[in-house]
Amino acid sequence: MQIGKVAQLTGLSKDTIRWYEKIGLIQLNEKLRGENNYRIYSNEIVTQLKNIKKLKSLGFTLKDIDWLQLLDKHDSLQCISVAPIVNKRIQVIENKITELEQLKSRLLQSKSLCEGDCNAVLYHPSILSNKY
Amino acid sequence: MQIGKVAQLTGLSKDTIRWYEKIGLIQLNEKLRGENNYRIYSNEIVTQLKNIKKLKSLGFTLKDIDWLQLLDKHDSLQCISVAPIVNKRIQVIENKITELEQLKSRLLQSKSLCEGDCNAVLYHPSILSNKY
DNA sequence: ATTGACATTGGAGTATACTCCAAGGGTTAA
DNA sequence: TTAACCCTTGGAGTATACTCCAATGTCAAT
Repeated sequence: MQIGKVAQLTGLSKDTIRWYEKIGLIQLNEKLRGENNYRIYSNEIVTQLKNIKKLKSLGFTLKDIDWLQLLDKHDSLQCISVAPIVNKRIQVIENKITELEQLKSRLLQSKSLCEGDCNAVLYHPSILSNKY
Repeated sequence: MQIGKVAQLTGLSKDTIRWYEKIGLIQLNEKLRGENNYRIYSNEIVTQLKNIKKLKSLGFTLKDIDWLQLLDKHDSLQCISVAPIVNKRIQVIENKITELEQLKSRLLQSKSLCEGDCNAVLYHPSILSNKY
């Protein structure tokens, strides 16, 4: 599969995909370049990229994600006390979940306040709407 | 309360707090500057800043957060159909929660694979560990 | 009155994560 | 074989969100 197809399947730009390769977030077998020097992608890489995209939207940095990916190929880990680190990560994730639940309730409440005959619109003249 | 105290209470830097004010993410009553021109902060602002910090860690941009804050002061909203927008936001949040749950299971699984006599350590020579 | 710790501003610099060229080559279909 | 569309690289530029600094002012204690 060529990069264009991967971009289409993942919703990431070609540049982003090449960027992730450059910084080592994904690895392509160099031998797997065709005669024409085009990158060749597997379905696994597509899955991986989709996963990276999700994690990004959850507020993880690429560095975090790189770390998290490691746990998936745990055969490459040497065992000397990952457990505490993983526990910390799990704690972070549980906190995120809790906070999202709270945010959701707040949104549901806001919604209920505006329902009925009142279909609210946003009037929002924030500096953030434009450039700063 | 002065900015130093707020920084201490929220874990944000003074620069960050001033930055948020500059871009309009938080508002300080200009009249509330002391004779000395020092900013004066209320407990409400501290709460707001803590909230902003949480939302950031959940992957929301400052622009998103600005938007979300609007729902809290819904009296400033004019009603003409916010509901669909809020629904979309709720959907996004629910997806995030689902994904975090999945991530958590994966971490728990990784952990269980490394438990017992094997206390894993990380050997991780990634480019991402350093600068690129 | 001096010292040290706090605050102010404006502006420059940085980290992260892309994003967009330009210049070139490969592939497919008319 | 020419067009249209794919890919390559390197390097410059951009958006977001800070972060640091210098020059300066304020305040509280010794």
